[in-house]
Amino acid sequence: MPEAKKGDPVNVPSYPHEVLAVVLSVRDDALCVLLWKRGRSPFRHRWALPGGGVEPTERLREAITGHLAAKVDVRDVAHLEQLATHSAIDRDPRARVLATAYLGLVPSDVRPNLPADTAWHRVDELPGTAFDHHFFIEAAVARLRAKLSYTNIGFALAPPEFTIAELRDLFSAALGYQLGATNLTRVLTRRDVIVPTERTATHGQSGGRPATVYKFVAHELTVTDPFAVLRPRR
Amino acid sequence: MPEAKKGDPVNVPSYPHEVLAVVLSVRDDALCVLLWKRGRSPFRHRWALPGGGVEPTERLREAITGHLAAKVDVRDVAHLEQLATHSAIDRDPRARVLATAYLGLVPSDVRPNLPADTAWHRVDELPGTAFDHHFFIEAAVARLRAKLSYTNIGFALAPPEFTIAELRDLFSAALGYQLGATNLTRVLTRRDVIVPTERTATHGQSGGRPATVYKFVAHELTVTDPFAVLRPRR
DNA sequence: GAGGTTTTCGCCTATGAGTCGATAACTAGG
DNA sequence: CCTAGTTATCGACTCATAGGCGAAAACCTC
Repeated sequence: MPEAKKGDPVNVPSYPHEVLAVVLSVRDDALCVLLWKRGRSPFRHRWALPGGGVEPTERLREAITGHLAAKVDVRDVAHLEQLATHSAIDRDPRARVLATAYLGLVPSDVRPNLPADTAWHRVDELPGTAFDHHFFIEAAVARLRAKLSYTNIGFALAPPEFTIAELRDLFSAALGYQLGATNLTRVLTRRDVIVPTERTATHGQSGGRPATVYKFVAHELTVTDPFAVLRPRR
Repeated sequence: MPEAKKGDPVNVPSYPHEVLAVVLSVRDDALCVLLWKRGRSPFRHRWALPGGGVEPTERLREAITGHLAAKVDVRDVAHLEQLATHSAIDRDPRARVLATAYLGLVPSDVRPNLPADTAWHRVDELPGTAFDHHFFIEAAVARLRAKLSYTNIGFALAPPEFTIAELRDLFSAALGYQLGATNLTRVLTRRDVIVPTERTATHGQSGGRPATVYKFVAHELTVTDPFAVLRPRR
């Protein structure tokens, strides 16, 4: 029997496949998602996630990176991870299109020049969205909020350097509820997620003691190990 | 401008798309994955995940359920969730095929009649696998182990009723390390994941006090809420 | 230098994980 | 029937980490 080679039939059906990105960022003390107003039917004038097709030479991640380049500078996206693949038959009224969505995060200090049809929308005041995009957005927000608890994913939302007050506001906006600065500092420093620098800052303040400037230790995703509750017996 | 309708062009490239399942279960006190031995090139005689194509009328979940029916009884799969979609250009040497994998769990008491080319393999002694299937398996095992900590996902690995000793062995096998019965009981009962029944059992025992029979409260996935470390300020 | 403002630190509490030994509840053998 | 052996279960303890609050520190402006 001959060895299989390139060009041999694979015998599984093909479908159009698109990639989408749920790009989240904190703007004006609120968690926001980057949306794009469709100019054409279907869902004309409805807000949609950025995305598009996958070229034969691209992997999914490369494809979504390419599509995002038209909206935000690619270097602005500090974190990108796959979310889910949707396959409902009629999610696109024209034809069956499978969609794989990614979660992207942009630090709060970067202010990309957005095209005219593109804007940030608060996730707690979402407009009606095209297709099944709101499902992806909900999943992305849930994923981000969960990971803020047990990973260092905050690095992708925060500026390179920040004060604790700024970080508290950032996390509060992202999580959707207020939290205390004392505990936030303690939890994140004990886990070696953030470290103080030598410097202090006075920007947002009207008098008062200058705040220590902190930074994230790592800029790649790391999981805080013992979020495992059932530990080995010693 | 006319409204878009069925049959209008969508203008994104198509690719063959397959679904795969990483079916995990505890067999003989070890976490195992269901694999079948390929009879044809490519990767002839290598072990592979069950799966196949997606029919035009099927969603991904339905497709993998259908493919699994040939290997294990569908009712045996107590939990099924999407894992990830892989898109490496040459993951199949014949042509570009996208693959979406699911994590499936089978309770330890069900013993499906497996076809001749199909068998359970301990995840800690995996044979070489076909394609990129080992990546999916690693991801599945990591996901299961994480979720054992902060969800009730154990219901999908356990028999309908069990003693604490049996559950301890089950969890120990799934997690890959020993844990204590006392603490396991307390954690799971406090979270209302398991409850004692009225009955007691003596099966595996050689004398001694009969063990209380427990059962899982729910058979759908629920997340133990405050696995969130950063809580709202009160 | 005094008063106002904001950060930061130390000490307290609360909660849930994890350990260990004592006791309960059975079986089997004399 | 009593005793030794075996296993499950419970209660009391330790430990790690989250969370809160007020006092002190460290700046500003007047």
